[in-house]
Amino acid sequence: MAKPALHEVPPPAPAPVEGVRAVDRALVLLRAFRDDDGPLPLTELSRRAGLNMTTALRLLGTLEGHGFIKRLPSGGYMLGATLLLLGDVFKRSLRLEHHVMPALERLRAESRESAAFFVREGDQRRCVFRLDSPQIVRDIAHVGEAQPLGRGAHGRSLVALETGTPLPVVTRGERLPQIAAIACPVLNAAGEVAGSIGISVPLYRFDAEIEALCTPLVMREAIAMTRDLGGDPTPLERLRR
Amino acid sequence: MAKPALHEVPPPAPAPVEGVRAVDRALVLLRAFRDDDGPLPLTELSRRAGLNMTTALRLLGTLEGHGFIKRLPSGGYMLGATLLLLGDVFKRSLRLEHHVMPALERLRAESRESAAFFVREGDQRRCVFRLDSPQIVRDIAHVGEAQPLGRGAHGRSLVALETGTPLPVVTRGERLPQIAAIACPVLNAAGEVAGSIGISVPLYRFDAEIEALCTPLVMREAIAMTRDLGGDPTPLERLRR
DNA sequence: CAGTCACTTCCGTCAGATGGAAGTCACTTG
DNA sequence: CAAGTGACTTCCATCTGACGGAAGTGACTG
Repeated sequence: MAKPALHEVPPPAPAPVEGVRAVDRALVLLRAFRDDDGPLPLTELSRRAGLNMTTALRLLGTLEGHGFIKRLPSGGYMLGATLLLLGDVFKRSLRLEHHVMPALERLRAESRESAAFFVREGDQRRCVFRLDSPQIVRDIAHVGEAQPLGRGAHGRSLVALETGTPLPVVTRGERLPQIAAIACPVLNAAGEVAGSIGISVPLYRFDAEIEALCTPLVMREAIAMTRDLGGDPTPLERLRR
Repeated sequence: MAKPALHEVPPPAPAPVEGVRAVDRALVLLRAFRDDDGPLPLTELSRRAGLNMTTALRLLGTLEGHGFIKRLPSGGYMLGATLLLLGDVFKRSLRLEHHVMPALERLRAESRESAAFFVREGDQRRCVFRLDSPQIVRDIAHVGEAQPLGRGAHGRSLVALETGTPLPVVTRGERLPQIAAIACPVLNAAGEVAGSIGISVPLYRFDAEIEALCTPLVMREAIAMTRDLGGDPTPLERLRR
């Protein structure tokens, strides 16, 4: 007899990870929370994590004890505030926030478009800081998301020094069909690529005028942040288009 | 022979929690990361968590597999990017961000002081959103931190409807000796207190002028956000000082 | 070159994680 | 209103897999 499959979300890949089983399962439970789904009932959570309800209940109890999970009086489970705290500790451990946020604020204020900062992570890149455009039509992206290297403006920008790509990198609908973006790497005191800063614009309003406005803004902030971090912006100047 | 006690941080309360042991210990390992200490070596981590090194190593391996821990090539462990992701999912699950951040931006821009938003959590309150003052001298506070109810401007503001405290709440050096703050609750569509919004100012520059400037700003944003959330601001107006 | 320290691997033992079964409670259906 | 359903919880006997001591590796120091 076929399974009913009443719920929309399919049993999302029980995680290919190995290790201490109980911990493994607890982490799968945490990662079962996606996007902005509200409180989840035990049944749904154990289904998503592929766990026996008894086991899920026990693990959730432990997670709750540390504030990783919040149990609502009305029933249902949500992520807990400890994650807010640790997410913030993580950000601060990058020791970039102090330089990045003011730069993103300037970019957004002067361009009226969304500004973001990515760091490289192995063969991926991850959005670590982001400010949304003040305009009503804007692209949607979330802090913490990982994306491929080499594709998209930030993806190219993070490897621009290796590939000799002219800076700033400008893409139109490359990774996402309806988005254009401008990005430039930022160097640290060791001359390494600390990250990539840039602006993204819905493609329909990315004309010559907005490009002419944003290109120097992105370069300016990349060079300024490189200096702030004690780095030498010469390699960026050298690749300037 | 007395232990050398080479490290500054004392074995920080091995956590009074109970539950599935392996999970319990893994979570203690995560919470062993404090503030902005950089990469921690295995020895230090197992010491802080009160774990056998073998056990800590095994648990860290599992945590790494899910991106909760990042192991640096140069040795040492850091928090991982999954925490960034889940911290953000947590924020979005409150379904407040969209209304809170623009309000905080207006408050900061018009007052040139730090703005923050707190939510109630049982008999505590927690800072969920915050924007730092653009000025050089400012108070330091971190998103995610929990503080007592009933003390401090936000602590009083969150219970103002129960206690009949005039709004906005203004405190000078109440919870922190060198900080003044102004706060007002925000109501949701159910008439419940959704949180508290406000401004904090170093006490030395909190004079009559800045108070006269900030008080109406805080009230204006609390009332506007209450309306945004579909709530009725009448109870706030009624308590207006 | 011996000594120390940080980290890792191995493996026998047994604490404790697991999940089936049964109980509770709130709703729905006939 | 009784029987049925489904979400959640408790209990407990079984046996898996987490644990940590011991030994190994490799880098650095005096």
